[in-house]
Amino acid sequence: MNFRKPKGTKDILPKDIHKWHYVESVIREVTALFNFSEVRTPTFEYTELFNRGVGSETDIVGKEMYTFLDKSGDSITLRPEGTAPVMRAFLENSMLSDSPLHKLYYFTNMFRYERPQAGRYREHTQFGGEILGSDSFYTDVELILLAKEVYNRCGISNFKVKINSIGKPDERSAYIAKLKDYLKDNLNDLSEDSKRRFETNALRILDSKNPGDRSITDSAPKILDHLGAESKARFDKVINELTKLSVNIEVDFRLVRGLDYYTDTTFEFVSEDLGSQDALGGGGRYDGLIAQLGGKSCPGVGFGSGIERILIVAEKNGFTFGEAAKPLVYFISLNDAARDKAFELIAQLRRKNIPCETDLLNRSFKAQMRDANKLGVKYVYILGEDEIKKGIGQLKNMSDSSQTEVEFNKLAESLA
RNA sequence: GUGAGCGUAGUUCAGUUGGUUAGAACAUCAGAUUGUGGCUCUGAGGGUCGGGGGUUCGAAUCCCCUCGCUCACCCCA
Repeated sequence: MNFRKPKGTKDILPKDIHKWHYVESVIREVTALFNFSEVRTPTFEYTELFNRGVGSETDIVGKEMYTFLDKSGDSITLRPEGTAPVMRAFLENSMLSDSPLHKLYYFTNMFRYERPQAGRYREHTQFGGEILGSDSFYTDVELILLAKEVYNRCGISNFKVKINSIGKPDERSAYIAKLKDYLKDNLNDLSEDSKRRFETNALRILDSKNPGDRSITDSAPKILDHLGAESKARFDKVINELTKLSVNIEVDFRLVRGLDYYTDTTFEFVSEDLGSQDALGGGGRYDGLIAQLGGKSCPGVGFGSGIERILIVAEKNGFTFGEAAKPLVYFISLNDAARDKAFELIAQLRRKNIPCETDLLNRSFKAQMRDANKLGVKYVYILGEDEIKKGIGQLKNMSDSSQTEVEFNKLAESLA
């Protein structure tokens, strides 16, 4: 065993691929129901896009990006997240001049250099949605409903939506000042990580998992009490609407999220069936991002959701993802002439969309039967010396073992 | 980047206080008299015991180093 896959990557093998197909088809179905259009952007972008769009102080940009110089010396980065590339495409293609509102989704792989653990990979897959052009609170709600519908159709109902508002930038910086003022007195009792965060990003101290940090922040000032009237009213509308629609929400003052571009609403879908990385997906508003990337001011909201994590939770729930595709008929040939005829008949059936298989290893009758049984085909069509002579094959039903003679040219209709 | 746990056939695991050719189950393949699957029975193939070094007459077993995997921190999907 000389070659190994790179750390944090995975092979998706044939026995599991139907699960991926299933989830992907659910996503295509649900996004169509919500009238979202797919956008596909390059696997890599110029590094500067993420520095500017995601924020150079974030962990994603600061230490998790796959960045390299290409042969011309340009700095290239494998996309670590979905929103910045979509915004870039949105601006570069002047989409706003086609229409004042865009509802976009993506389904693609992401790359982050991290230590792998349960539900966390260096290459993972996300689907995400973005609504651009409207600051209506209904857009926040619509995205949450979109994700919820996808989860539900994948057999996942045991999750909750943590939700919070981090307000407008000026409200947030005023709040951070108050928070730091409160934490100043407890600075020595905070964890090392949080002491560092106190300088770099004090808001992040709120979502520390350290029990000591949490007991200190339990009684810290809450951002929801420091929002302006407009932000507060907006947040209340989102909460009311979600409650009215029976979404299982939980207001969580600790939910600040790690990306710099968020404003107002932030949310996260969490499941107890995941390990320590308990988020199925997350997102929020980013009303300032487009302007920050050089466009004219345009409101936006988006979320991303991990496909691998959907799969983990769905499987823990015993969800079956439908059935793996399998052939309807297995052709068994007992000599070379039969084999030749089988190939001809198979070609005809496949043209009529009937999935067929046959033995390609020149195996014995018994071995071919075993193979057919293992594949789980419904029928076996047996061709031997007599059958070739008469133009009639033996069609055997594998579930009840009944067997009837079917002429070569009647085979397609008896399988229909 | 930090910490902990674990590495024996394809898979899940046994392997006695260090002692001969390292085992089982499942999986794979092949047989069980004429051209018929599942169940059963029989047999076969498959292992640098993660790798390297050391201790010893002798190491899967003890020691050191190293690599890999897993989980957790960090962070996030």
